[in-house]
Amino acid sequence: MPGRGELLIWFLRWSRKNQTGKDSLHQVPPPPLCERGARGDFGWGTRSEERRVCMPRGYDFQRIEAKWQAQWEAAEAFAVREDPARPKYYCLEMYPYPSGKIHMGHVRNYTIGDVVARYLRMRGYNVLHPMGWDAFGFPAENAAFEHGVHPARWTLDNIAYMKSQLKRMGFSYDWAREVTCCLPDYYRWNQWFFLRLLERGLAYRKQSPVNWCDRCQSVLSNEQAEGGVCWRHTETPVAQKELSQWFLRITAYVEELLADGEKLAGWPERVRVMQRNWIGKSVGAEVDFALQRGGSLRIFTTRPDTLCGATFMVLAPEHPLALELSRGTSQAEAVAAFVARMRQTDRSLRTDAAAEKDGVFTGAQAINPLTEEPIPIWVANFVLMEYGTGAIMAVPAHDQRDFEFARKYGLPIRLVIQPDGSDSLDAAPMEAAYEGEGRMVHSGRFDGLASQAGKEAVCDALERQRIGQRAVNYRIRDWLVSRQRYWGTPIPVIYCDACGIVPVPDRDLPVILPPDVEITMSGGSPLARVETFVKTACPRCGGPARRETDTMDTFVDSSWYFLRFTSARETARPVDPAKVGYWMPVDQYIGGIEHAVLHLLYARFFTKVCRDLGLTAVGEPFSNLLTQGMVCKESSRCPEHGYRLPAEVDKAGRCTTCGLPVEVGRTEKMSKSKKNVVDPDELLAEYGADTIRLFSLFAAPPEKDLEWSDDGVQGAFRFLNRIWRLVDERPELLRAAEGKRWSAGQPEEAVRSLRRATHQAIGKVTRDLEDAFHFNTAIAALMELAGALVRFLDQLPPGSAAADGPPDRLLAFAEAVRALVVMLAPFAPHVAEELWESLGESESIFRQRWPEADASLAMEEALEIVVQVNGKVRGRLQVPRGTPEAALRRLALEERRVRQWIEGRTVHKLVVVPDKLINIVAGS
RNA sequence: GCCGAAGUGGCGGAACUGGUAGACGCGCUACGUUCAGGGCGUAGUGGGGGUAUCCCCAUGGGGGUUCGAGUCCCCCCUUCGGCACCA
Repeated sequence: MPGRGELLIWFLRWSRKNQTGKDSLHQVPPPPLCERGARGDFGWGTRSEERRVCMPRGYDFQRIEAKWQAQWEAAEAFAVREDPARPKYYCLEMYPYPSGKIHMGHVRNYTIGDVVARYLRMRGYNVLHPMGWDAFGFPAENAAFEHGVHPARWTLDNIAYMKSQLKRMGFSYDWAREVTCCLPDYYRWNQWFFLRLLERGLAYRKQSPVNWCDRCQSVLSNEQAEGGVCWRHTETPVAQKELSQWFLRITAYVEELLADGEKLAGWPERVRVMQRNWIGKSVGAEVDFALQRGGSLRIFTTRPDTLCGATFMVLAPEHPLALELSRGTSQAEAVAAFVARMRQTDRSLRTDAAAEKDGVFTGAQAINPLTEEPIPIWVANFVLMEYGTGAIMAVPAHDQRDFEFARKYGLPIRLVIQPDGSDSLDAAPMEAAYEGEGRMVHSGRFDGLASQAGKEAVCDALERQRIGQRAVNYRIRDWLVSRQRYWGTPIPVIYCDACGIVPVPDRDLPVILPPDVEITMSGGSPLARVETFVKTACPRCGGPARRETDTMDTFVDSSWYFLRFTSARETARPVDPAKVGYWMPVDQYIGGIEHAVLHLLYARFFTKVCRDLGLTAVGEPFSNLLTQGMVCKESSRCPEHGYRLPAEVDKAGRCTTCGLPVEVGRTEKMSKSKKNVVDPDELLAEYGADTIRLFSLFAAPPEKDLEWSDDGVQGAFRFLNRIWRLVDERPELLRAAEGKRWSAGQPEEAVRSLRRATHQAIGKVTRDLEDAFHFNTAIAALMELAGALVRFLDQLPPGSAAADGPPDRLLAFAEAVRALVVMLAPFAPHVAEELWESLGESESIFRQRWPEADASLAMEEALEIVVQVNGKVRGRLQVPRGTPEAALRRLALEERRVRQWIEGRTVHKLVVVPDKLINIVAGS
C-alpha cells in the first residue's frame, strides 16, 4: 500500500499533468492587510511622548497571535497521550467538509469546542481535542467537472488552506492526529469494516426501488432523501429507481438504538425525539383476511382492538394483488387505469398528506375474521407499499384516513370503541374518527374490554386460530450505501461469473481509487469506465472478474472517525482497542442540528458494530451532545442587482453599484446565495482571532442562533483593548506587588471591594462553564471584573505614588488582574498568553491552574434589603449580613416611605426572607 | 393537523430552587479630552406622569394559585424547529 505522502505526491503530479487552464482554484491571496491595522494603537494617540517611548505598543493582535500560534506549534502544546493518572476528557467538534474556506458556522462551532478543551485542560484534565477532514464527497467531483481540477487536488488544496485558517483562529488541536478520509490510510479501513459487515450478514446486496438524485447522479439513503428531496439540493426532488444496491443492516440494531437512545441524558431532547420518530416503531399485529375467491390477504395493524370495525380493506397501488383481484370483474379496467395513473404520479406528490384520498373498488371481497362478514377490497393512493404489508384493514370509525375515504365513497362506518366515561358516541353523525382508546363495543365476545386488554385478547385469538400474530413494524429502512460516484471509498467486492460475489481478501486492501478518471456527471459510476480498475482476477478462482464500481456513502467515513482519532496512525488495524478504551466515549460532541438523524444515527450504529467486533467497549459514542445554533445575519437586496454583500451596501443603505436604496431583509442563516455572509479572513485581518472568538461566544448562548453584528464585534474588540490597557498601563503597580505580603488587619473598603469582585467573578465564571456552557454570561462576568478594576484604579493616587502605597492595594490589584487574565484564556487565548507573559510569567498560561473562589471574600458584607408593602417595593434597608429578624421587622416598619404606605392600615402579616426582603401585608 | 422549543427595553441578551425585572454588550444622548476624524473617559438611557420627595404602567394576550409570578397552573395568540397519509 502506498504511504500517505507518496499518494499525495502521486495525486498532485497527476493533476499537474492533467491540468487545463487555471493551475489551481486556490490561488487564494494572503489575507488583506486592513488599512485600519492594529486599532489598539489609537488608544495611545493622545498620550504623552514619554509614554509613547517607554511603553510597548498597544494591543497589536497580529503580532501577538502570530507569536503564540508559533510557540504553541513549536512546543506541541496540545499533543496528548494516554495517561491513566489523569482524568481524560474527549472534546470533539464535527469535522468539516473541505469546501474551500471555513465559514462563520465553523468558526462558532470550533470556538465553542476550543473553549471547552482549553478550560478543561486548565482544570487538570487530559484533553483529547482532534481535527480532521470529511474529505470524500460530491462537490470535489463537481469542481473536477466544472473546472478540470482533479478531486484530489481540489480537496487537498482546500484542506491546506482551511487548516491554515483554523490555525489562525488559535484552535488547540492535536494536529498529529489529523485524519483525512480521502487518503487510503483512512479509507482502507472503511473497506475493512465493509468486509466484516459482509461476513456477519450486515452488508448485503438487494434489488429494490431506491432514491435517485439527478443532480448527484447517484442513489441516496432514505435519511438523505427525507421529505422526498435530496439533502444537498433541497430543491431537487428524488426519483424512484429500481436498482440492485448495497445496504448495511442498521435494522439489526434498531431495538438497541431505540432503547439506548432514550438513555442519552446528555443529548438534547429534540435530537432524541427526532431519532425516535425516524426509527418509527409501531407495535401491533399481522392478520390474514380470507379472500372470498380463496387465498388470503395479509395486513398490519396497530389496533387489533378495532378489528370488528374493519368494514373494508385497502391495497397500495403497487400491491401484487391489486390488478390480480380485479381481473375478470367489471372493475378490471377501472383498477388498471387507476394503478397506471398512480405509477405516473410523482411519489412525493402522491404521498403528500394534503392530497385528497383517491381510490377504486377492486370488485373483490374479503372476510372479516371476527365478524365473518364480507367486506370490499379497494385500491387507494394513501396506502404505501413500503410500509407493513402494503395493505390495510380500514376502520373508518377509528382512523381518520379511513374515515375520510369511507365518507367519500359511501362505505359503512362501524363504531367499535366507546371513549371512556361515555357510551353516547354514535357512528352516523361523526365528523371525525375517534382515534383514542376506550371500551370495546359491537365486538361480540370482546365487548367490554378496554383497548389495551382488547388488543391482547384479539391477538391471542388470532394466534390460536393461526390467522395472525403479534408484529412490530419500523419506519427506518436499511442504510443504502452504494453511490454512483468517483470520489469515495471503493466497495471492496469483485464479481466473478463463476463464483458470484467475492469479497476482496483483507491482504489486498486497500482497493485504491485510480487517479486517472473522467468525470462526466452522467452515465453512471465514473469508475465503471476505468478499465484497468474494473478488470481484475477473481480472488477465489483466478478467472476474469469485474470490480464493483460504486463507492461508499461518505457517511461511512464519519461513522467511525471519532474512534480513529484515538489512534490515528495505527497501520495494522482500524484502531488500537487499548487507546480507544482510554479515550472513548467522546465526552462532549459539538455540531449542527442538521445531523440529528443522518450522521448521529449512523455513528451510533457503527459504534455498536465496532463494539461487537471487539474494537471498543462502549455502545454509545457521544455522552454529551451540544447542537449549536446557526450564525445569522440580515440580508440586503437591491431592486436592480439582487442580493448584495455587506461590502456592496454603503452606510446610507444604498447599493454601491447603482445607488438605489437596498431592501433590508429578515435575519436568516448566513448563506452564499443570500449574500449575507461575513468572511472569517477579513475579520481575522481587521480584529484578530481573539475578538472573533469572544464575540461569537458573547453574542448568544451556544445552542441558540447567533445574529452577527459588526457593532457587537467592535464591542468585543474594545473589551480586549480595555483589558490590555488595564494590565499595560500600570506596570509599576504589578511590579511593586511582587514579594509583598497581606497586612494583618482589616483592609480598607476599596481593597475589600475589589477582592469581593474578583472572587465573585471567579465563582460566576466557573459555575457558568461547569454547569452548562453559559459562555455569554461568563464573559459578562469578566467584563464586570474589568469594570471593578477600572474603578479601583481611579481611586488610587496617580503615577508612582500608588506603588509606594499600602501593600494590600498592590496585592488586591495583582490578584484581580491575574484572575482576569487566567479566566480570559479559554476565550481569548493569544492575548491572555501575552498578558500573562507581561506579568512576568515564563510558563504558558494553559499550564496554570484555574483559580478557586474564596467564598468568604466573595460574600457581600452590607446588604440591601427590599421592603415591600403588599408586594410592591416601597423602601430599601442597608443592613449588615445576618441582621436578626426582629431587628429587620422593626427597621422595616420604621422606614420613612413604608410608614406612609401603612399609615391608617392594619398590618396583617410580615413575610421576612432573611438577607433578601420583607413584605408587609397591610389591609385598608 | 400532531409533537417540541421559544416570546423580556431601540437591538443581542441576563435573572439561582417563586423574592429588587432589564446583568453584560450594542445603539443612542450629554459632557470631558490642547477635541479634524476616530479613539478613550464620565454620566444618563423600559414607557408614561410630576418642580420635586415620588407615583402609575410594564416580561405576547387573558384568567388563576401565592404575602409575592418573567419563573408555577389553565386558556388563547404569534414565531421558529421537527414530523406529516407509517395503518
